Amino acid sequence: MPSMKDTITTVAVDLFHRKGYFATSISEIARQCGIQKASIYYHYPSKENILFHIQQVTMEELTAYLRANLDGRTDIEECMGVAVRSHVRFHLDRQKETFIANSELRGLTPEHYLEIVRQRDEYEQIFQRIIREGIAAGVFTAADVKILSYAILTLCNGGAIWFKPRGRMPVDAIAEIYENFVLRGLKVGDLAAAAAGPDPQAAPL
Amino acid sequence: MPSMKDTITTVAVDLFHRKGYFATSISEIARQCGIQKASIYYHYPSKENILFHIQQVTMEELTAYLRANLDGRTDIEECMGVAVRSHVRFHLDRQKETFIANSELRGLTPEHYLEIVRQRDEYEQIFQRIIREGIAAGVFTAADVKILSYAILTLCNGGAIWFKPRGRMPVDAIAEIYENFVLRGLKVGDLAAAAAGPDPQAAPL
DNA sequence: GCCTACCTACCGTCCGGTAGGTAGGCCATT
DNA sequence: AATGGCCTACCTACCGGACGGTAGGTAGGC
Repeated sequence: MPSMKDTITTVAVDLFHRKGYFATSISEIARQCGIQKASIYYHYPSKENILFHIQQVTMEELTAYLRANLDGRTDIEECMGVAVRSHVRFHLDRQKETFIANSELRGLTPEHYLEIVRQRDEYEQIFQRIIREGIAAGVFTAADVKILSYAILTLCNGGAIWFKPRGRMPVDAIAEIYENFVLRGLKVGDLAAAAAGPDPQAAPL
Repeated sequence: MPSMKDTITTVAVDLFHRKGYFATSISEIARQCGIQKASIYYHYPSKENILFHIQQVTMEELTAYLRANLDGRTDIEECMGVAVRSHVRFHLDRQKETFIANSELRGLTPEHYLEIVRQRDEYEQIFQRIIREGIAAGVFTAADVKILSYAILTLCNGGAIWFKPRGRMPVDAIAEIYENFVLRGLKVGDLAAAAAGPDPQAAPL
């Protein structure tokens, strides 16, 4: 049986995801937990702290999951494939939490905001390292590393927006589509020359 | 000189973008316009209506911009390239509005919500048509059309989140990166077979 | 006897929205 | 040219209600 604090967190995740942080009231969270509003403050010091707690735990677990999946691998392409699949799978499995962690940053205090941004940077840097190594090894097409990393991550986050757990697509099928799309987009090959149309070689700018 | 209604709209766009719809109050909009709160209601019937107006105008102009750019073109690859560039450019030029149109749907009344979703569907269908034709013509790799369109659009929306108008990258450079990435991700080629690394076909695990 | 996990009752603040008033420009009639 | 009336674009003052949060109390288990 889950503790009341866990129940509060679960209910808050659901409401923040469905209605947004600012549109969700403490009273409503309490009501869905079957307790009074004041009792929330026994478990959490403030509304903002519930939000922060959700985001922090989510970011920690997201990063840990990626690290565990990458552990021991060295092949660059394999790393990127694993990273994309790991990212997509986590975002589909933990749809509500990741959505909150991506879109409700504005509800945080300045200090907590900085902390979450720091954790996110750390996570992004794992992807950037893989891209950088891939370009250095001549496996990936040269382009701005940060922009590529943002592109890949936003792309995969997208899944969490429209994905319906009971829909026609299983999680792994989606992860595979994204993996293929990303790897094809990154890898060097003579496709680029034909793709750019009028101007022959897309300069790395 | 802009009318007061235009000023209100501009201020609202800025605040909704910076703080979010629910975290923005009518009083604050009024203050930044240099008028009293009640005067807002001379120009708009409700707070929600300001949000709806912003979203509707944005979606209309976004679609019109895409249609104008595609006008007369028939080559499929070219169409997709143009569509991506058009989408990215609009999202970077009208960063605040598109961000609001993408993330503040929950502030709308049910009727207005349906209306915006309808407009968005219409826009997405333009991309889906290009993808479908590309697959039929054997130019693009076969995959789920809806998922591909969502992937492309989310990917390009991403730019509007981190893009800074005064940053080091000009709009067209970003648009080109995205265009190349998308086209390389879509096009057929023998890369896919080689991409999976050790095991020939990435098992869905 | 004390700590945990709740409760009831209440606080001040701010919210979206409304009622009703008014200054000043425009316009038709005399 | 002067008058009267109406419309535009604001204003002040206020409403009920919901908000996040607090004070203080209490039942029951260790």
